Amino acid sequence: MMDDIQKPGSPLRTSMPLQAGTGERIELMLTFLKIVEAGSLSAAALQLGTTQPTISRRLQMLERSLGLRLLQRTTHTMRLTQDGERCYERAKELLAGWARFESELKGAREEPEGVLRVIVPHAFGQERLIGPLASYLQQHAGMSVEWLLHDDRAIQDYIAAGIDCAIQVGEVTDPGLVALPLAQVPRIVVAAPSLLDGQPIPQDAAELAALPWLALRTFYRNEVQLTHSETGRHKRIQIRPRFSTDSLYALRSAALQGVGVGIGSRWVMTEYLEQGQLIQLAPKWQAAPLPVSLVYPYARFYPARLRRFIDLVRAEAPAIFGEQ
Amino acid sequence: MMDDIQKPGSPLRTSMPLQAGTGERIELMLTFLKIVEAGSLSAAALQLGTTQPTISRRLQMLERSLGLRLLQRTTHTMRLTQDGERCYERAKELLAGWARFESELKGAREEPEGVLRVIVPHAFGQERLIGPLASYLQQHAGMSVEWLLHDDRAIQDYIAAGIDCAIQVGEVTDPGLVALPLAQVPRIVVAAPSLLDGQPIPQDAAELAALPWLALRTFYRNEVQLTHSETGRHKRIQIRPRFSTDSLYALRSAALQGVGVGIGSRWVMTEYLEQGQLIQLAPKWQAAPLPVSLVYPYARFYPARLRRFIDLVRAEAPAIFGEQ
DNA sequence: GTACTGTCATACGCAATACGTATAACAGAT
DNA sequence: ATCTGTTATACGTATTGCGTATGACAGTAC
Repeated sequence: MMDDIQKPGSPLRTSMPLQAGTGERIELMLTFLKIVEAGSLSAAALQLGTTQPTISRRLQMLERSLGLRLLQRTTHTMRLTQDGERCYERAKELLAGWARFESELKGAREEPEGVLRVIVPHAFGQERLIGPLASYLQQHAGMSVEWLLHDDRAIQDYIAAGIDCAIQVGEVTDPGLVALPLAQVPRIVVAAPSLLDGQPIPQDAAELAALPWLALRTFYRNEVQLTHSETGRHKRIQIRPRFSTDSLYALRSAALQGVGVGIGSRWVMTEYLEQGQLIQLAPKWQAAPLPVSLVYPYARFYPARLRRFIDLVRAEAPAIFGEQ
Repeated sequence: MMDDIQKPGSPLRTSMPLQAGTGERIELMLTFLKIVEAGSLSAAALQLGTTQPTISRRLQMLERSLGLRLLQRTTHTMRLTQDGERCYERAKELLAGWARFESELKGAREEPEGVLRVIVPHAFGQERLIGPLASYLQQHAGMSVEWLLHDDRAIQDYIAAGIDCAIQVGEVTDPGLVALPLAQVPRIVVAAPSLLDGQPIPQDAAELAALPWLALRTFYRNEVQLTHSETGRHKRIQIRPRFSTDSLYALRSAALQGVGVGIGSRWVMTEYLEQGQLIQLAPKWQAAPLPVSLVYPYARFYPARLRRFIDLVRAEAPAIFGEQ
């Protein structure tokens, strides 16, 4: 069996097959300890909830693997050999270390510690998601967070670089990712009053084509699609942007300066609409709302640090995104 | 699978089946270390002399057993997670300890150390086997020997009490023992000249019956059997011993004192025969030679300390027992 | 653009392992 | 003598873990 490990023509094999007949060494050793402490093979079997033949075989497996006689046994009695005594003491230490190792690593699932790395769009990362972030850090003293603000969409590369998760605005199409929907963010068409130069506010989508435009390149570039909120009619408008950016805030600033018409999330525009610095154009026409998702790579297991963050953001999403 | 461990009606099971699907944890861990050090699953497979799918599965097994993601991997790249880094460092220490443990215990096979316990009859233990014993101690500085002289034959009890081996004179019938024949020790009938009181030396076995006898109870008590060295005829003689002992030396002493006729190993009598203090009676008639064996309990594995002793005694037996 | 090479994951067939049940042998107590 | 407790081993069965084959993905060269 072990003699067959090295097949002709193959490289020298240095790893042992899992089914090498040596059994699961840790479990064999634990069995040996229990035998010694219970005082007999039968008693050990009872305490371990298995059968005496199993225990007998395991002991033999261990002895064979170590090449030692650990217990001298007759049908009547059992007695530790000298080698058995030495093995017992060493095994106790070693298995204690092993138990610590496993509980520490498995414990790492339960109480998060380490660094959580999150990518967030500027629009949410500057203010609105700081609330849940603060809660998370409060609840998990052992955690620290790398909070990375980016507006591009190549999240796949960031995941490979150790990013745990991201907030993504827009559709998630990568099959390797899990997307947890958090919100649908409404968008409106806005411009500064000065851009209209005293003319009436356009009410129809067709009137918008003649105006200068700003592009939020992540979501629209040369064309915008609007839907009538009552009739459901669609309207597609070709635009030539005078200004293009991937930052929602920059778009808003350009609009405030009267550079052009822009489409952006309603919540970003609200206070300027109220102050009259911006006007909503064609108020019956709206761009499709943007989905906001918490995304992370598909995997079978997630460390505690990520699971806790996910749970928190999901719980607080309605409060963050609810009123637009 | 793991959910089936606790059968209805059986005691709570606290040991894990060897085929629990967690694999051989030590080997899994070693595989993980090799993956990290080789830099990829394929490279590790090559170095370990196995295949990439095997390595992939093993890594998954380990991750499942620990409940952690250790390596973030795509079809293109592989990267240690934080948990993976922690696991790597801890696993290195733990596996080093394990390797030391195994080599120490297995090493116990190779260079004997500890105590060898031997039972020897007085006849051999006082002088003749001291030679090999001295050689043994010389060759193995780490050994000490308990050299126990006993003449009874209940060796089975001594084995259970930690005795490694014994020199046994006479037939070995216990099936639990291994008997290595060392010699056949010739025996002769002797008496002191004073016992004959000037009468001629008996030449025939039948003449011996009228004489007073000594019994070496281990080998004869109330009856002796003699064989004619030329004709091969057997003769059985009923005796009533005036003196009975289990010590060959005591028998010799009593014979020297003229107490009676005794049968004993020729080599013990030789110098007194030469000095005329003892006479061989019925020189054509002899008792059956006694087999001398090195006996030890049947087992699959023998510690180095015993194996080395066995090898030594066997090698030196012709010199010890050759000239009788 | 295609072809090639390297990466990891998974399905499949098969050999080997380890289990519990049943049985035998031995030893001590009554 | 019988009974009870001990350990070892044979047998049938379910499960594991292997290598081979394949698929998907990614990077490089032409």
